Amino acid sequence: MSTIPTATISRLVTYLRILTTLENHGVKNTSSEQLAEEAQVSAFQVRKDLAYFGRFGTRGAGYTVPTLRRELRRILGLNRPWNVAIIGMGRLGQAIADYPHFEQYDFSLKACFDINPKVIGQTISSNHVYGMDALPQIVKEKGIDIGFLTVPQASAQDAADALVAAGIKGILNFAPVVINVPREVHVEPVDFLAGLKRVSFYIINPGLKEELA
Amino acid sequence: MSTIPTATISRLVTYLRILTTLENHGVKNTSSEQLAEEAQVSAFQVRKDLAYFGRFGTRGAGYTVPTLRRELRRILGLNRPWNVAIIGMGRLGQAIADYPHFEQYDFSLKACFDINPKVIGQTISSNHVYGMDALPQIVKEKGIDIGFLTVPQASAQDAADALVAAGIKGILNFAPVVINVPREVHVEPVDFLAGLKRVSFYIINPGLKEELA
DNA sequence: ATCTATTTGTGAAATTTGCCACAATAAAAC
DNA sequence: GTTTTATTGTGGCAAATTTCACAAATAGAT
Repeated sequence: MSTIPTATISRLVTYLRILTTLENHGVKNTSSEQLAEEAQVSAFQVRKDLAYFGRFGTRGAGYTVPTLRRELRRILGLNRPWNVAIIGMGRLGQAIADYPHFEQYDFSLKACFDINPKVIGQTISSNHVYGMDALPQIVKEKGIDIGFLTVPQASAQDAADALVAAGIKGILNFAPVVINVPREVHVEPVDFLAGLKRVSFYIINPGLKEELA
Repeated sequence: MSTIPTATISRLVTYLRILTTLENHGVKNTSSEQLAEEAQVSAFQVRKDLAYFGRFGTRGAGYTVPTLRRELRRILGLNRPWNVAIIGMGRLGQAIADYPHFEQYDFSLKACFDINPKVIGQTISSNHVYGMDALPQIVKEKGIDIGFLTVPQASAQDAADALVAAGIKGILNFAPVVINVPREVHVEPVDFLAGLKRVSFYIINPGLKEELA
């Protein structure tokens, strides 16, 4: 269990989603083959990814959907509630605050923050907007674990510093910039402009996607 | 130049953003060292990434900011206009239609589509909303290259099939599901829920991030 | 014109990641 | 109870990716 590829973690998230869909459709059993097809990876890959964490199947019979789903939720830390806050209540921050599916995933939006005096004190989607100076206290009081960084590029590093100082453990970074944080804080970039530029590259370089089906 | 790692393409996008910021600040010259620091990778990595595409620096002196920026824009295909469409005018699709920075990046929003008869025919952020049956014709007429897939998970595969049939070349997939498309169409996932779940994993497994500074 | 200080570009080594074959084992069939 | 069939779990191998060391080359100083 020395070192687990980050790609494995991404795939586990995909497997979990597939299992949830299967369970919602009343499917009881599955196989590495089926998971592989849905996730568009090889069945070897599925089994290897799972093997990093233990043995979850029965040889000859495959996997039990609810069991494997429960195990994956445990592995990913999704069997507990997470408290999140949004930093930056511009267009994007507001859209995320409106997002209706948080609770279903055991993520609970606990607070919103902004730097603009005109926005501070307002209520957005039934959430009070605090100033950045309130961050340390609110993070502590409400037990906030994860921050959504939705500020403009130019303010992203400052806001990240404030989150770190307030004791946050993870950041979902929507700003199109690489932010610098201590090693114990995990940052996941969510950058659709970067994705768009990668699409551009692969359209003009069609040959660079691996050959053969 | 046989095969280029996908991670290299992601990093090129990052280098380009850094160069743009430097140029906006009037900086004329830079080095692999400086780019590496900003992108949080090694200087070796920067030079190796660039070497896949040619030689852009001067030994002993580093890189000229505007030159390298222009080259990266060319490599990524960003020196030409791209026409995009949004498929699915729910909350997310509307938020993206409102996004003000497209033109600045030479991406031009040309059309919006939805399946809901109540939405079809409306105008959202000065864009007419078409029905999905109009997709093939509008894609052809307006020369749309890239589709933003912002439909619910359950409709994502059908919408992707329609985009492919209409002759689109790339898809930015915001739906939390792996979609299946022919090899010549490139898909980039943009899935913040998946990112959020990865954050969850890394918070409960702090040891799994590489040791030492 | 020569020397020195830099910094790039790149082949090779080291590491990481993915792929595959097959042994292990459980369920089902007979 | 034995055989057959199916499918997992895993050790070893191959491929891809990153790291590194250093030669090549340029600008600037003397």
